[in-house]
Amino acid sequence: MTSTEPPAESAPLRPTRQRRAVSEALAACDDFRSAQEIHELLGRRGDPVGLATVYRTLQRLADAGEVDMLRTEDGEAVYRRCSGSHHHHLVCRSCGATVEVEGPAVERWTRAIADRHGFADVSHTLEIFGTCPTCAES
Amino acid sequence: MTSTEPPAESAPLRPTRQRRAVSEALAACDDFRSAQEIHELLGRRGDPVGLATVYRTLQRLADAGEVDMLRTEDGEAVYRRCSGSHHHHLVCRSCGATVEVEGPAVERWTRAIADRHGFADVSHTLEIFGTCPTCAES
DNA sequence: ACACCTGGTGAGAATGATTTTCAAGTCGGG
DNA sequence: CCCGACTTGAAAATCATTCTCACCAGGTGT
Ligand SMILES: [Mn+2]
Ligand SMILES: [Mn+2]
Ligand SMILES: [Zn+2]
Ligand SMILES: [Zn+2]
Repeated sequence: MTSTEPPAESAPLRPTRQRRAVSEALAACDDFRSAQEIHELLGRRGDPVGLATVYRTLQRLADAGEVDMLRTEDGEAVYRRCSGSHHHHLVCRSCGATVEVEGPAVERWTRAIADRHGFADVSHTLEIFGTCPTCAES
Repeated sequence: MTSTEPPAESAPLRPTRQRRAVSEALAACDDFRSAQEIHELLGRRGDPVGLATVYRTLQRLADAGEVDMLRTEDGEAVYRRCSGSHHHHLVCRSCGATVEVEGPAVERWTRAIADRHGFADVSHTLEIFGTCPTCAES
């Protein structure tokens, strides 16, 4: 090859039973779920998908921006189908209930801070954890 | 025991060579380091400390608020000696260079959001990742 | 200095999440 | 159909972090 490279052709992505299954499982729940949970859930409902495939699919969906991924306080990655626009989450530490929140001011602030220090290719993580009103009444 | 409990006596914490070593190693570098890195570093300079001990010590320091802990984008926990007041970080994804940043407005905002949704016992994580000016000039 | 109790250590095994392997299965265009 | 490119998934491999547990050391009372 000399220079015949199509600008990073993003493979069309085939529609398979597995990918559909993961997407649907995700669409079905409202809060963050780990790859393991999705895998087990699918298995239980007789639509088994290999664990490796669940991980692969979840990651692609995340890269494609179709789902949000965040790490719980103990480092486990969890995914959730979310609205398209950029936002963050208020998550209940005990039941996982999630509220999407937006903060234009915060976005501006992080960008400003990064600029001020000459950092490029910036990204940020911002999550709020707490105990939801339901779980509060012990 | 009936009610003779001194409000959770926090054990005095013994000053051992190991604990000192970890603290010093941490004091010596300016950016975030993982437990593994600290462990290897100490080993290389002939002041070996068991990996398990490094993990234990780092966690205690973090609990005691003496060091900050955050998770890199791929989920690894890294520690750094920091100033006492609450703040966040602007971290270089490639070299680890760190800048401490404060944002009173952000703190207020997260508290307000949590209140609005009735969440209690709230905490938050906020980190900014990017490529520092030095690493930028590839 | 001495015995003793308790916290601290660390080598190695155990966990657990995520990744890699790679042989076998599936898709879709020609 | 037919082939090559994309997918799968069971099992093995990675890797960070935790646990076990026999052994060691700091602090305390004598
Ligand atoms: Mn944001
Ligand atoms: Mn803060
Ligand atoms: Zn809850
Ligand atoms: Zn850098």
